[in-house]
Amino acid sequence: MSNSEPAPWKVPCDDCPLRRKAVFREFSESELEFVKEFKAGELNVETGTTVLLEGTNSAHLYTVLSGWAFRYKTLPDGRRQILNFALPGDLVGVQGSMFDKMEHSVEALTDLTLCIFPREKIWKLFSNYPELAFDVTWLCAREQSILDENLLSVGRRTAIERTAYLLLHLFRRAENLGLADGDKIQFPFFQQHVADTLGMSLVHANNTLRKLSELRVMRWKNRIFQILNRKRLAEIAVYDLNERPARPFI
Amino acid sequence: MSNSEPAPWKVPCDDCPLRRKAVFREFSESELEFVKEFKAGELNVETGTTVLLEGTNSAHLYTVLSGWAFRYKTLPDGRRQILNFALPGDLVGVQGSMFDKMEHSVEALTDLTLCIFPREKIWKLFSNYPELAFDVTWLCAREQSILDENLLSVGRRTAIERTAYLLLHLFRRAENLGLADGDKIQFPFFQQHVADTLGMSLVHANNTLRKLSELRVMRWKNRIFQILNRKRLAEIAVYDLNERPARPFI
DNA sequence: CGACTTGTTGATGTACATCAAGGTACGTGG
DNA sequence: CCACGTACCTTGATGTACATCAACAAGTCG
Repeated sequence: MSNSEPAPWKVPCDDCPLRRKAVFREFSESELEFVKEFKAGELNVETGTTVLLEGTNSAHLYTVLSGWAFRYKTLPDGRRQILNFALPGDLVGVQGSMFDKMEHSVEALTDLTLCIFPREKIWKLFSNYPELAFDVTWLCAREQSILDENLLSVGRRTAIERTAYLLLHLFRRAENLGLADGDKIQFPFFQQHVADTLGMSLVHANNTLRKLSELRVMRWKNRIFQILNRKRLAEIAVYDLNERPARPFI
Repeated sequence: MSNSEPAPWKVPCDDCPLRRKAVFREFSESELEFVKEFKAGELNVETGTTVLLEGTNSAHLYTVLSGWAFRYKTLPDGRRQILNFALPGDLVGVQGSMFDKMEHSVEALTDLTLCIFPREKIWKLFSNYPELAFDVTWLCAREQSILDENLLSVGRRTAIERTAYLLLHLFRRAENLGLADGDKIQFPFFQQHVADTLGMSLVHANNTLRKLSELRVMRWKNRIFQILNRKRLAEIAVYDLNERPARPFI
């Protein structure tokens, strides 16, 4: 199933593509040295690969270097709930390095490059690099606040509100990372993923997306998503556009 | 609104009631010393008080010493989603000490005693007490895994499944803290809270609870909740009773 | 070229929300 | 002690937002 290959070489941290992004904070020299040592290698997986599996115990903690993934849980009869998406700069597998087993799975939405941090070095990070430890905690708190919003959506927003919210949320996250091209972006997921994120059926997700198209607030065709009226989309989503665009990591 | 009074005295950490519980880990002498210094005092609030308010920025981080509270978000038109409950040993306000403003509110379900940790000392905790920093992160990851389950419930479980899940989940958390009396416990919340946690209407929550009573898996009358058939309740909830009962904090 | 994946649409049923009315328990002031 | 208000629970009637089932269309790929 897992079609992973060991990378023939690894990007030196000095040249990490993430460091060039404006949204990430600067590292000190010594932090950079440590991160280099901390990094055990890279993992390249292709679209559809299950990177982490619920119920297993994971040997590593990862940072997404490039590509999209999603975290999800399933019930025994197959019902699936997508919990959140992971974009470049996001940590994946924190739970696995704190608990004895994973309580969710992670699947690649695109070809994915992950930076591998061995879990046994986590302790060294906490004891020697408090700023990095703080960053880990900070990212954990940010994940939590995204989950809070998602729970509010699924529990209390109507179908059209939550769909608008999700699209806007994902667009903004990607936009912050420089992945958008003006008001357009390539979304690597399908309507089924939207349905499974928002707790609704595929058919209903399809109808709701059509409504948003008919309102001329967005277009989504052949994987290209375009925002036509961001303000109106935010109103439909009951979403405050002034909210902090959370600072991502490394 | 906030009917808080400064405590006339504060529990010395050596005698902290939480330390006597079996589920919490042992502190080293030096950790204990630091925690004593870290603690700025206690906050006593009565039932119904809003401890933290969405949109404001909180000066402190709290640990629940005794009582129950809940975290929630609201939409402008008043729809409310309860995100999670806080019991003794849980941290409250971590987000507030990492971001510039709170993204959720917290309300007391009972009279509540909170231990106050000034947010400016957070940094000192990370730089000098890596084990405590690790504990904070651990708690954050645990909160996340509870939210994950909750999102799965609201998104993909049926009304009766999620209701059974919630009751069982809360019973087990309280039981781990020694708050249960055999198969009975006093729940400090109402049907409206169940509805707002599970993303359903009060009327439907009421019907669903009645169904669970009729199935003779539980009783809930006058605030006293009793599990009659835990195994059956877990089956209805699609819940694995063997799951790790998460180790709480201090 | 068929086989497969993704999107689209209509018909039908049901799980849920909303509205409305009452019931029970408990407290408070006269 | 009773009359009254308030908080919480309960039940029925009605409507709707959703799921499920089913079929087909359009694009992609070996």
